[in-house]
Amino acid sequence: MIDDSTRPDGTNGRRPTMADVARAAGVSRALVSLVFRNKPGAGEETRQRVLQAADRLGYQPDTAARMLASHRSRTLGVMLTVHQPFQADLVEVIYPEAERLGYEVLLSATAPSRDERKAVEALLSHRCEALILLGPRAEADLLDELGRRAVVTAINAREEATRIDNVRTADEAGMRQAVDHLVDLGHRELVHVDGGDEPGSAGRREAYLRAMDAHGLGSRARVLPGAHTEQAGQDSARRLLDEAVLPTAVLAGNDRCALGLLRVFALAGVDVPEAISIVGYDDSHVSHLAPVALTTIRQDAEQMARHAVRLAVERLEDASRNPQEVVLDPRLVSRGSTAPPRCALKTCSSTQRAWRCG
Amino acid sequence: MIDDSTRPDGTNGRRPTMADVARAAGVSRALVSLVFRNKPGAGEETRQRVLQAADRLGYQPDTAARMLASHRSRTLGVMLTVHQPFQADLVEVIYPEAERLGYEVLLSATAPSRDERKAVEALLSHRCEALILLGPRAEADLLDELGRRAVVTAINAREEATRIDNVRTADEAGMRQAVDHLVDLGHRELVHVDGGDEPGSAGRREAYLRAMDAHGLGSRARVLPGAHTEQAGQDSARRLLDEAVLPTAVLAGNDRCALGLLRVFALAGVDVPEAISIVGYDDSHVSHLAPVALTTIRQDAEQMARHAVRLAVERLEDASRNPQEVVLDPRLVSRGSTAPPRCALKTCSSTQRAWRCG
DNA sequence: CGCGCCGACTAGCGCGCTCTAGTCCCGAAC
DNA sequence: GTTCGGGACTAGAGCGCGCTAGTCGGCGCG
Repeated sequence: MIDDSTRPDGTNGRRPTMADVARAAGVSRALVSLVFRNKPGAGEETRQRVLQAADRLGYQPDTAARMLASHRSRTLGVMLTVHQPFQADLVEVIYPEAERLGYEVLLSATAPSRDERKAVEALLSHRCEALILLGPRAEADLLDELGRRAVVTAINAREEATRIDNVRTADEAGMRQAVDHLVDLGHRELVHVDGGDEPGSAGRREAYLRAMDAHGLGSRARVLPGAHTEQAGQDSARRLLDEAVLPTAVLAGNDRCALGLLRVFALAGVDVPEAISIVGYDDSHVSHLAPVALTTIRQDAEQMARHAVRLAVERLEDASRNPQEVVLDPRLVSRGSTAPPRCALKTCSSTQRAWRCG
Repeated sequence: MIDDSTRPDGTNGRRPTMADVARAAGVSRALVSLVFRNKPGAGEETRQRVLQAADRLGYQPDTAARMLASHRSRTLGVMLTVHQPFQADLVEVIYPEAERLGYEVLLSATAPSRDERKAVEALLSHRCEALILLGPRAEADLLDELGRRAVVTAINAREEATRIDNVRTADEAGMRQAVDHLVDLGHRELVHVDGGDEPGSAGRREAYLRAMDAHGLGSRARVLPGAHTEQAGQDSARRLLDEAVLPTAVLAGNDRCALGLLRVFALAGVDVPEAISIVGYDDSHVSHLAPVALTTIRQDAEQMARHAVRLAVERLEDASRNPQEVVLDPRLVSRGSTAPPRCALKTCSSTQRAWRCG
């Protein structure tokens, strides 16, 4: 493909191979292999000669051939959704962590035209030894089946399978903290915009209901169907605005959803947090972007990613280890989008006001 | 790694190979190969038998071995930055487009701990035939050198190299449209927060200066050093707020930067667009998130991604084709963040007001 | 001196596939 | 009947490596 037809080293435009390096350094292929794998058995002087020759030729080991011959790829496959900022946070930690343990990372994204199955098959056909799935939506039995074919770790899976490792945040605790925080501030009308069938949202939804119950607010609990997107947040906010009475606080399914809520309320002139409090979930990068800094439940991306890589590698290197679960504690990060409730004057009739502010 | 030691098909826990399928179907390996490559030369009945056997065994061709033997990987390597939403938009188009042309896609992300060289080497060692670089920051000579080793296409490169294909938006035209739009609205004090050394920002900066000149506003042109992040936008906004007089409009280096500006102005009670107009760049997904819908310069992600894949594949399949450049026209999308200038009452002294509103 | 040992190095097989150069058989053409 | 052609299928080399089982030479030791 490139026109280097006359090279002094005999690699006629070909990508140089170990044999070329061996010839140039005056040693055998096996020696070159040793040197490149950093294995003992090569003299220091020879080692240097090999490395220099390789450098001169621009030699680079061929991953495909290496995988084929070694029966190991030392590669972790990561399935992600390109548009989820929280997952981007995770990826940024997975790379160095994998490298530290001597593993490569291959990314495979899901997209509207590319479902999870496709993304996963791509990783497997590239001989990834372990898969790390970020927020997989697949059902438990599918995950289990996958778990039979490879070492699999899921971060925040929608459903928890038993044959794979799971890393997740204790959503019950997180939601509980959020509800406690708002109730402590004096809120009573707390609506939850859930994440539909997205990973984690079922747990958060139930935790919300339980937390409301625990505060004796079970009958006032209300869940609006949503999703983990800005659009869902905007839609929910519009629905709320269409109603006669606004709740005093909204718990969003994730930060992106919270941002959508925030935006529509801002446009409608509903002040956050004066008129309505909003809590997000994730503490992803976007949570700093809101016009009002977002109060949110922080999931520790760094810890989650670290654990996921560790679990995968451990299971790779000790086949007898069973899948396990790591549950991390979330933490409420109180920023500017929550405050004690006040009457939403414009939208409250006086009787309602009496009732609500009573 | 999995305990299927007693399988009836003889693949003792091993991943099944072509030989296993061949044995099960009672044909030769070569035949199985033909069938899986959809090549003529196999009878319809045999073909079905092979496919069934493969299905039964759970056979899946091994990409590594395939690459090794075929000398072709039919794989495009994409280098990206996980945190840039515009790049996520691109990736979502690259996948289906590559698939349509019969190519696979491998993603490799840059991150704080992982520079462009590392990301690219990973792709090359996986035998990617062509690289598509999203917003590479590498300098021209590095890109050219890379262009000698593989077929390379860059989208919005910081510097344009001649040995690689380039796809970019006509930043001159885009910036010109933005400046024209604001000047038409009546603005005279337009500040540009640039993208520092990030891809595309040099062009946008120069285009801004030229456009200001063209309107006879050259002496009022002012560039604030920035970056393509929300943080940079926030910092610049604070700098502007510290000064006695606010400009009437700010052109941000990209949407994320614009979001940062928007946020700080909102917090400071500076109304957008009443007190100050803001224009973004990219029209990425985030541009819909601002409390005020963002006026921005739309880069057509879909077209850019399509062109990039097309160029790469064309050059792969016709080695004589020289690198070329595709420049797409951007389009101003006027939303809510721009309006005719009014006096920023709180921040204008009356004399300044007279001067600025005159 | 002979033996064993160890470090440095090599020969060559095999990983799972592709691909070239075949073989074999059946039917049509002469 | 023979030849030819072509469709269906196979044998076997080789892709670039890793790895096992060696060889070779030097050195310490009895």
